[in-house]
Amino acid sequence: MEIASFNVNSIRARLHAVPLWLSEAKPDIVCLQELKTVDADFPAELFEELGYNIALHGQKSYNGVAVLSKFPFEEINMRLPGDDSDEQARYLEVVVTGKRGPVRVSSIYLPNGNPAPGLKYDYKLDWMARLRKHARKLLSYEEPLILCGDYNVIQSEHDVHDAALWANDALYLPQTRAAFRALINLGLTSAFDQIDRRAHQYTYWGYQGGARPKNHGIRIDHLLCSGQAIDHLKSIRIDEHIRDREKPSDHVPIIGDFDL
DNA sequence: ATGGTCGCGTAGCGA
Repeated sequence: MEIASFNVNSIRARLHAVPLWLSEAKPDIVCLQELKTVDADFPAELFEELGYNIALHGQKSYNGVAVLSKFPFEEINMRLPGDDSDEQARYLEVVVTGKRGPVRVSSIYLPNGNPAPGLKYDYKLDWMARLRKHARKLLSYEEPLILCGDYNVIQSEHDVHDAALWANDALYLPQTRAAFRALINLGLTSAFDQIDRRAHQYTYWGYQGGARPKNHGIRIDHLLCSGQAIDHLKSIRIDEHIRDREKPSDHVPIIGDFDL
């Protein structure tokens, strides 16, 4: 079972790029982030034609997450618990049945948090605390769990071209990285980090200043796995090449292959 | 260097 995470930066702006990549990579499950559209304007037929079931939590202009799956959904949860007043569509959790039984997969668009300090950074840290609490509950099920998404966290200096340029950014502040480690320390393993120990393997290059040709990227997209999932990880890759195509997202997909 | 990212939605914010 191949499971991918892809922040598309507007699904309507990616009507060519996303189906093209899907037709090549053929992942079984794809977690999408930053749809930037309401459900009614989501191009569902495009993905149904490629054989995917769709779980969708859209939002006007900002945010929006989805899961495309070749397996039928046994369960769909649209919200991250912990704040009923939170209107932002940043979390979508599904359960499918693999060959060994249930597999739980979440699509996560963690808040950016800039500028920091400020209300947006407070929201980011609060959201991370809520995610940690929810992940602790999901881990108690002792089943394959894969939390996919754009975490908007640069874990270390090895995940950025020049860490000094990010020193005061919400993606790299010590408090941000501590909150991410606290999530990992519940017992999650980053699929990429388990297999590929090379530094400077990026998943995002901004549109400005020739960041892609200069390889000034950051690695902020991850598949975080429970023990029951990581024990069945076969391989993982970043499809970096599609960043160089026509009208690309600023992120590229990360795809893990699990024997599940 | 006179410009220099995109996307949404049509000004200015978010990333």
